Amino acid sequence: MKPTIYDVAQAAGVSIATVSKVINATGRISDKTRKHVHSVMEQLKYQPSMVAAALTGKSTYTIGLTLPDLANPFFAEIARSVEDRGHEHGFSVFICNTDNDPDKEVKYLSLLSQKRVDGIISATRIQNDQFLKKLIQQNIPIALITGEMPTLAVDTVMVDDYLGGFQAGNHLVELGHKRIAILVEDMDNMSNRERIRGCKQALCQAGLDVEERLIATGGFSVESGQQAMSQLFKLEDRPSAVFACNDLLAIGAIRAARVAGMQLPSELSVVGFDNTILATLIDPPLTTIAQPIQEIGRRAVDLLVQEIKGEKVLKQRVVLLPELVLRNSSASYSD
Amino acid sequence: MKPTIYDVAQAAGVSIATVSKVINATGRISDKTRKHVHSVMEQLKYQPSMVAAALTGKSTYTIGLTLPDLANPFFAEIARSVEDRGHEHGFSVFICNTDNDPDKEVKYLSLLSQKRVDGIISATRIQNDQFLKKLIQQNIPIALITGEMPTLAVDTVMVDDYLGGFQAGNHLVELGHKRIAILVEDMDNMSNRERIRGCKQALCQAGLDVEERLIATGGFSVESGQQAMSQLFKLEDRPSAVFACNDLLAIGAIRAARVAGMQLPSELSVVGFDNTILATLIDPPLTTIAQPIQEIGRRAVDLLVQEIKGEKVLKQRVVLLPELVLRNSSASYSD
DNA sequence: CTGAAAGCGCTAACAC
DNA sequence: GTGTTAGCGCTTTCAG
Repeated sequence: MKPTIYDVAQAAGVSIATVSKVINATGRISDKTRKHVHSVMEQLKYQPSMVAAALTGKSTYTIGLTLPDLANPFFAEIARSVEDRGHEHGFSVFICNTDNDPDKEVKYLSLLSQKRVDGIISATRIQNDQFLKKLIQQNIPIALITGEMPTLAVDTVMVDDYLGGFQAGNHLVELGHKRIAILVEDMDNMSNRERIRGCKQALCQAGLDVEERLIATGGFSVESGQQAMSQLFKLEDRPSAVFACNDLLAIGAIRAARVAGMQLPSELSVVGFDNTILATLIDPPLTTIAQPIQEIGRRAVDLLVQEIKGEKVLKQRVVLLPELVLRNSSASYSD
Repeated sequence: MKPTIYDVAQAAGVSIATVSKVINATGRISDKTRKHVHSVMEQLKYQPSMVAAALTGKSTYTIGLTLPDLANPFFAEIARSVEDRGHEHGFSVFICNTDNDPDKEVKYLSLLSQKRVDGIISATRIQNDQFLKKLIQQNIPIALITGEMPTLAVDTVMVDDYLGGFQAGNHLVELGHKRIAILVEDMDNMSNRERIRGCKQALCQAGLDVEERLIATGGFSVESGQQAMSQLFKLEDRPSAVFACNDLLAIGAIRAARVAGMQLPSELSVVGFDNTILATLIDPPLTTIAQPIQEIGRRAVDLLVQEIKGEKVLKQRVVLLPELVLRNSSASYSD
């Protein structure tokens, strides 16, 4: 059995209260006993039980992170940054792959609640009122990453999707494109709708009219992007550029173009969104709208931890600005 | 405050023992009281505290997963499969990014121990005796993924690196290559050494001699692969093929070839290792040695859970076999 | 079938 | 400075 505080107390010839005090550096303990107790703990390889401590009212120093799929590089990078920052604050993080399945989300929530996590960061893209409301009801600190809930007062860190979409559209317009397609993951999703709205706005300002036919729905995969794009190529009047709402879709578009025997970027310009590692790896390197992934994770954790520690009452929505990253998948065009 | 078992007992007009029994479906409880208690729990939105339960001797249903870097797609996929399988068994997983830093590893270990995780899966590639020994001393179930420790009796799930290396080398040999380079991440690492040994063996069998000059050390990044490969291109007698010990390095090699103005795969064949999602995304699609990532995570969790539940005493080393996945980055060659 | 009571390992007053 | 003691929320004998 693991040694307990009693074992340490006995071996050190002091009371458990004293041991507890030296563990937590609380109360007043003479230097001598402190050192002595420390050495005994060392000797016994004593590891204070955080679960017992948590039961006493301390927090568990654990947060939950729900996301659709860790195998998706975007979310993996989010997870990495959340874990990093969490660890800096002394928090461990539970990961939960929800696959955007509302049932799984609810189950994870319940589980996290039973494990008494101190807070939850949700990076799911789904609009799940039920999920969130439960959370809020339980009065457990929560922070949203990626996509706000306009009707809920909850800490949120997000990127300005509208601006990102605008930057993408504007970039394409400036390059001289007239027929610009859009590949979207899922219109149920507010972030995506905003990205599209932004993009459309850029086209409008340029006097281009947006044809709904040029907006295709894919998903969060390369395959779906490829398929959607190849459909678009069947139109009599092919688009010369496409804005894809995530890098995966953008890669699919590139692949569809290749399959159709087109040259990139001369015959098709593509702009992605997210700026995951994939954007740099692909050929041609992908022009994309960069989300400040590190910063998103970091800020979300900071917000959450502040709330956990009760240092903050004001909920807030932090909107970070995206940036256009120029690479080689987009080029000027004239016809 | 969250409702406790007492609240439920009181509201239901029974004792806490009874409530406990219906929660855990233990002992004998009349149908009537069971249903009644359930409805009360519902009413109160009661969530049993797993931390209190854990204190009583039950396990925490939590495992820790240490890995170098979640942002690396290979480890992200590992993490995804571990979490999936863990969740199926009812376990939550703590992620720990160690960056292969021995200090961080030791600290995480201590933390996990204090949080009383039921077991640990380590996917770090470093040979850290200290780390593992501590773990074993503490008698906490552990399973290794990715790289065995020959001198330690610990559950391990790994791929046959030697065979993988052989498959890669053999493939290249069969394509007619004579000058085959190797890009390795790090020679301190047993897995990598085995991959190289396997590859060399294939070359030897074909009567080719392996020039040490053609073996270059990179790291776990595209940049390092690119750099290492471009060094190799400076040789008077360029290699016509390269085996890279991971997909990231392979992508670096591809990029270096592009920068050097070479055609792929006609002027350079490249074979990777891992078969991460990247292999399918890159252009040309990467021929690579596939690790059964899903299966590795799954088996490791199964082993660990068995040990946690005390259903197993025999430690074992499971060696899964890699497979050559043919894509378009390798082609036959003759000079 | 159901309940009383003794812990699990630790913290936090409150005494001494 | 240090020790005593009463919980934290739950599980688990052991009676009834």
